Amino acid sequence: MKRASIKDIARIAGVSVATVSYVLNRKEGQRISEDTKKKIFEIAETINYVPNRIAKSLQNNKTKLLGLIVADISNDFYSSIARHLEDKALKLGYTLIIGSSDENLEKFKKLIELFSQQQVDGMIVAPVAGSEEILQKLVEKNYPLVTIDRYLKGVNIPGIILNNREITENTTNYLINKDFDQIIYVGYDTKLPHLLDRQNGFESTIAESGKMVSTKHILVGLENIAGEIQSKLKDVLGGHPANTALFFSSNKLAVAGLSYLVKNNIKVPTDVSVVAFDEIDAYQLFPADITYVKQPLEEMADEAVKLLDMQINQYSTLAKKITLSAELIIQNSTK
Amino acid sequence: MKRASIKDIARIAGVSVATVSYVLNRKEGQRISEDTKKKIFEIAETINYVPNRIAKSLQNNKTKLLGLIVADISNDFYSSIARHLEDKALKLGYTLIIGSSDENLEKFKKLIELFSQQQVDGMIVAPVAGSEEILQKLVEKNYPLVTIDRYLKGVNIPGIILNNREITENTTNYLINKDFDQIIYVGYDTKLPHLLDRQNGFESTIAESGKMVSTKHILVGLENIAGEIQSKLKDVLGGHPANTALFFSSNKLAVAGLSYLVKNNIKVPTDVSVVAFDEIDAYQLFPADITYVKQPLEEMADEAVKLLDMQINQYSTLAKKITLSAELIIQNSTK
DNA sequence: CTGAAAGCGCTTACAG
DNA sequence: CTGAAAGCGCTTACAG
Repeated sequence: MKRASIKDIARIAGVSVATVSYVLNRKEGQRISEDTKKKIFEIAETINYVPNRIAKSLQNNKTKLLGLIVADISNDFYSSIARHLEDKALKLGYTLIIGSSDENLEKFKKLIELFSQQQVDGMIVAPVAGSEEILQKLVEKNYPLVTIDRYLKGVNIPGIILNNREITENTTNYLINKDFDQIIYVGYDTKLPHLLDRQNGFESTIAESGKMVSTKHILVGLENIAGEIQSKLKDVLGGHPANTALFFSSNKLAVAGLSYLVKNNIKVPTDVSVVAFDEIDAYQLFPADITYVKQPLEEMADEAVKLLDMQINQYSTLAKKITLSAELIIQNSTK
Repeated sequence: MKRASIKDIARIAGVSVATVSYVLNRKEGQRISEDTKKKIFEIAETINYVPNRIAKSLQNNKTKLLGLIVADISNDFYSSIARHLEDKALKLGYTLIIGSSDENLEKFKKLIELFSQQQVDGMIVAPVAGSEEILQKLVEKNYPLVTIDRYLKGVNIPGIILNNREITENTTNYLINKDFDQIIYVGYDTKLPHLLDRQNGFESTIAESGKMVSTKHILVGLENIAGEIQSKLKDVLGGHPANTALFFSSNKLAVAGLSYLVKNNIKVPTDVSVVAFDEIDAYQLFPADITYVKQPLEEMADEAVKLLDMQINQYSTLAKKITLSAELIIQNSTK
């Protein structure tokens, strides 16, 4: 498995390694005879030469590697955005190296450390709770970094942010206007600001509406989403209360909740109305067409890679934040 | 963003870089005074030293990077296996670099080239149609390589293979024993051997059974899975033929087909029976509990990484193939 | 038009 | 117990 090197080409061609390097990199500065060029390209071809990017990286301090840390790559939302990131990155010549944090600060730190050792040119991360300090340190060292999906309080890190609060307000207003007697917000028991924005958007909109609507919260941990949601929905929907709407604030929550509904033969929107976050394949298998909040995944990926690339190439050194807008796709899952 | 190097530590500590290197790598061969050791560790800590793996890689020709090429990382099946691969790889100190081929040979080749330049220690690939030659070449160069999900004919490449034929036979027999009047196999119009194994397993089992059962095939391309399946299911199920079973040979096909059923109010298993491939979240949102073929994802990932690691460390140089067994999980989607 | 040489940040036999 | 030096595969200013 000994790979051909520039040295081998030089030896066979009877020229110096410098010359080979110039030819292979198509540098225009130094003009090299067409004969030599042709010979070098031919030899490279026949001995199957593949440049060693590691050596180049050591030289110019660029690996063309981008680190991506998400909570879990097997989560639909993250694998979808990873796919878009992959495409956008590739266009700029980067490849993606991935890691899943499982919302665990230690794992998150380990991945940062690992990627840092691998000399990635920059990182795109969905930061976990408590990662303020470690990320702040990176930013202070001018390490190219962009957050996605989430953001952190008290630190200034470049990132792509969804208008969580606004879209939740819009969605809540949409529900309020339908005069439900009861609206139930299904969320996480969490400290992550972007999720609290969703929750606050819901609460403040209800409060400000002045409408007489009863609200409840179902907040679950990460351990046993399906189990918790099912038992809590059972409590809440047990007496088949008329005119209730459920607001699922993430796709995972929606899958757990909708699964409960369908398996217990609770009809949407006849028995209960539903809105959910994110666009996932699974919704297609549900009897009703779910009204959902659509995040602009492709745009998020595009902006994230651009923002990172700008930092890497120092077009900009600002800790810029870009806010993108989600869209409420109205279908037939509410009365 | 200038990172601290071993040289900086050496300068501050007043020792040579060699000494620093020995200490940081905890080499036992050369005994170094506890004082020096302590000093070096302290300095490394305070100046926030992170070893440059690139430099190390150039030296020992190992990057601890593994390339993963799948058809599409946003596909549930691949993102799930990617997650398991990530975990298994991490345990052996590897990180994963990912790419999606979109079943496109040119993209596949480009990814192989890219990963090769990045000097990955090995690759785990779901090979696309027509990639025999390029993979064979890699194997001949003793490039550590493992195929997953699929395999190729006429070449000898180490890989993890599912017992596609056998599990399809079992599943078909399960359906045959239920005395359906009609069984419809929903598959791809493809040349990929593992998918043809599924199809052949279905056909030969029907033929050998001697039962009077009418069979049909719905074979779709990759362009417009949902559209094709829906229009073909409409043809086939239009007259509400009694006693029909559908066999979806992949999760994507199942999602498209089940979506059609649920949206058109065709009841499972009352109106039509269903079995499907793979275990995905989406099935939870379908009114019936789908009977499905469960692939041993974790085991597949485990074996793939092990097999690759063995090649990388030359414990073995054989083009080994490992066949794993899927399991038919019987639920209530068939009569 | 082409080559000798230094250097990127490490490791490691060898010498002392 | 510690250091000088060569080398991994490239790039690039400099010299000729």
